[in-house]
Amino acid sequence: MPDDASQPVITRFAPSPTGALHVGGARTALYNWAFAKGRGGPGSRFLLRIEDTDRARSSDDSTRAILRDLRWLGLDWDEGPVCLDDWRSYDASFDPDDPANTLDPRGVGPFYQSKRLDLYNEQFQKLLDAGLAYEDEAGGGALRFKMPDRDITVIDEVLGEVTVPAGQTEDFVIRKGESGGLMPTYHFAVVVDDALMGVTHVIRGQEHLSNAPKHVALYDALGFDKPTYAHIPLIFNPDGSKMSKRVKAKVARKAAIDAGLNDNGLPSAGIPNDELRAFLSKDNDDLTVARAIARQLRLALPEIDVADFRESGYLPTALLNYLALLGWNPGDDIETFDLAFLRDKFDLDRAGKSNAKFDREKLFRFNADAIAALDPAVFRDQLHEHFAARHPRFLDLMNDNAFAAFAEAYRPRARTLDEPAQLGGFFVADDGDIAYDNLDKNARKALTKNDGVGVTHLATFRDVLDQQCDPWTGAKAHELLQAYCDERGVGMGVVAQPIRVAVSGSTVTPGIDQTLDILGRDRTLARIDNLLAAHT
RNA sequence: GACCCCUUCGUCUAGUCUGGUCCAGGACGCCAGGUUUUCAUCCUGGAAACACGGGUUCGAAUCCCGUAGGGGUCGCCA
Repeated sequence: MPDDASQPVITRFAPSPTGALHVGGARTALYNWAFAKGRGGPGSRFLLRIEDTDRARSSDDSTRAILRDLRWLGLDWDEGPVCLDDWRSYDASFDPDDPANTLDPRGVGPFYQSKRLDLYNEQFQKLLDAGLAYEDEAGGGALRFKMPDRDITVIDEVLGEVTVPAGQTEDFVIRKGESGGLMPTYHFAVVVDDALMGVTHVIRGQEHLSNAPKHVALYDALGFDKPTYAHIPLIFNPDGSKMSKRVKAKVARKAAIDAGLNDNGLPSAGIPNDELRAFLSKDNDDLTVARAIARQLRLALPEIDVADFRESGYLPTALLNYLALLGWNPGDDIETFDLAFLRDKFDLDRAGKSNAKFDREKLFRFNADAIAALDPAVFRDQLHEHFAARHPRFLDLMNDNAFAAFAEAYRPRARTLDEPAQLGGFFVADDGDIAYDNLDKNARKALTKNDGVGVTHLATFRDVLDQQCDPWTGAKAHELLQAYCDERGVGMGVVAQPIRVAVSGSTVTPGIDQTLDILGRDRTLARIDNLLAAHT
């Protein structure tokens, strides 16, 4: 924490562009963002640095995806690759190599480590001159740092002082051979960059705690001021396993084996049999294969990366809200909040120390609440965008009014932007595809109880709808239903439930008025006729 | 294996620094009831935890020691 609120706080998020932005990384970025924005005085900044010293595994695609996902979440940064307004702008046309795509008001860039070699060389030379680094016997230009023979204490804002005994940390590589030349290793580059960029607080995952003594020793050897550290707990799956891409592979593999998907490959997805076999026999965790299997089996892979959650229909505000609570809380019973609240309240002294398990059910609740709280028009537009990408059939079959009614029907019911597609699949089914011969218990009961009076009413009410519901609106249909039931002294459910069964094949639908509104006259009557025909 | 970190309901956590107000509070989930023409929403209620063992103290979830369990690091990955 800054000693007084007028001190600038400079934090950073420094991902390696070797894959997508993971939820754990997103939370780290979030805390760093909030701490700099909320706790720092004038001159504070949150910066983004791309740690691409692993030339073989780094890619521009990953860089773009990480920037895109950070922006989708609503995080912005003061220095680094340019921070664009619209997350969608980080597409293939975005060139990380273009100097114009840089945000560097203080002139502390570049923000890609692969472009900072001169800076590192200067520091290597300092160590060499001081006799604190030496070349490896194996040669090739690799350099090792000579660990000092003393206890090293890391001052950590959440864990306290952590001391590692002398001799416990071995000399380590600070310059490595890479395709295309020599590169600093992570340990060296992170120290040099944080120092040169003036980073005051390093908030990062606890997996780095054991590395911190190396970094502290480097700061001392290089003569730089050390930052304040804050190592935050890790996030795991509910079963305690790591939240890695491996779990996606695991789920896909199991499903494929259960489905007997092993002899034909997945030619339609361009996956030859030997690749499928290799994947199934755990030779690799190739995500391309995992995704192909998921598509083939219509299987949902577990969400791990921020992009996964976006594609599954989570709102950024809900994801962020949930993530913020994994390892931090405001100290009162407030659990629902936005970025501005987090920025104002976040502090390191309320950060937790123990690892957390990612609870899908709780995230569902945050997301469902966030969706329900959305303005109807906003939700409709978001659902429209999601469906355009994932479920275009709904847009093909529904006009704007029907889609708006559909969105409003599911706004209080959906936990994700994707769920209306499952829950409301019957709206876009072919009329003939509603399976009346395979009804669940409740649906059967609605048709058969009291000697099938429900079906009798349905037959009668069908004609009422046909003759009197003009123009066709859900409200009008509902009014007619109400009058019909009142006249005969029967409960609404007696007639409404058979209608639900007729139009959807189940008793679970939005309100009758909304349902008939969305479905429209022709399809409603056709489905009722189909049920009547099937039931006699 | 060595070193380091952690340990409150199934899960996320408040409370621990400044021992008594805690027979431990909130949230998700679960169970029961109510509202609703179904579902969802919403409302009410309920079950559910201080890892274990010693010690200090009039008094310990809170302080000390030990044990157990979990996690991390020990890469020319980051």
